[in-house]
Amino acid sequence: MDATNVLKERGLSVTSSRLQVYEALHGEALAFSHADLEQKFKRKKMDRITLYRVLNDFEEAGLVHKVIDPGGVAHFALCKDGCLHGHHHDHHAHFNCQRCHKMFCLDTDSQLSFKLPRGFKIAGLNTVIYGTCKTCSA
Amino acid sequence: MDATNVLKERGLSVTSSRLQVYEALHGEALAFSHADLEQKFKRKKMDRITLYRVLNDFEEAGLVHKVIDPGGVAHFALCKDGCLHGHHHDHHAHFNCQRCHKMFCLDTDSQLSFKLPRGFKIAGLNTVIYGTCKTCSA
DNA sequence: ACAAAGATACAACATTGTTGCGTTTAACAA
DNA sequence: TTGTTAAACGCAACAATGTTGTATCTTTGT
Repeated sequence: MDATNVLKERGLSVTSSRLQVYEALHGEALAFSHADLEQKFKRKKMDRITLYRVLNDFEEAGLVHKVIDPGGVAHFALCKDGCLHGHHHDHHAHFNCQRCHKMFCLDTDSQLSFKLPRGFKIAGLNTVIYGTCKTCSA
Repeated sequence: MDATNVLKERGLSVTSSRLQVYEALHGEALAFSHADLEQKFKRKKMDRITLYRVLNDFEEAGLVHKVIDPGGVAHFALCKDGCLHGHHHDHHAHFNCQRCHKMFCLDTDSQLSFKLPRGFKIAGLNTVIYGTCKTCSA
């Protein structure tokens, strides 16, 4: 499906900013920070605040998921198709390289098992494994 | 062991700021943000930058561990005794309440199992489960 | 008690993220 | 296609979090 229809399907109006951001994230195995994305857009016109709002809108629409790196910075990646129907079930882990600072989505079957104390209700999960990636370890 | 000796054992010089921060964290099941701690110290004199540096020093010394909430804010809690001997093995999960914003250390046997791609080397882990805590769910 | 090393406090700054508001653009219906 | 309305954009201003440099003060070890 093309970007325009993906946006429409989520009830998002189709604007050039949103198309640009979608295209930037599409097909990537990495989650990008605001700084990363601003860098990507440096030749085109892309307002910093607009970028924040586009990413927030995308997250609320279930189009992207947000993951926080150990430095407290948000990174965004497109959700897999499975998230298309309303609720995030993106509980996959992420790997953040301490050397190149890339944030990898671990699509493999990483899974968390835990005992939550009685009365605690889970809404979601943020898991970041940090270390050195393949390239930086070599 | 008293605070003074804990600091000495880690090779940290004993200062009033460090003792204050240690006492503030001691015996707590919650991880506190800088803002939380500044609030605790509002009657005493505690410089904001000094607090940052004390917490950084504590973390490097393996005395506390840091966990990032979904908003990107760092929270700190004392490590269990097991961490005393040089390397963090604080891979326990944390629970962040979306309503009262408290960060709970889940000392229970929460555990992560995942397959890391070949060549990736793990150094540590940041896991935050978010939702509503017992008090806020009632 | 003294010298050296380390910690503190202040200012200045960097980065990340939010809010308000006037202007522009997209959606939809006539 | 055009006009109306609602939404998105872009700018300015601001807030929170965190870092760096440096002079002063405190701790440590002799």
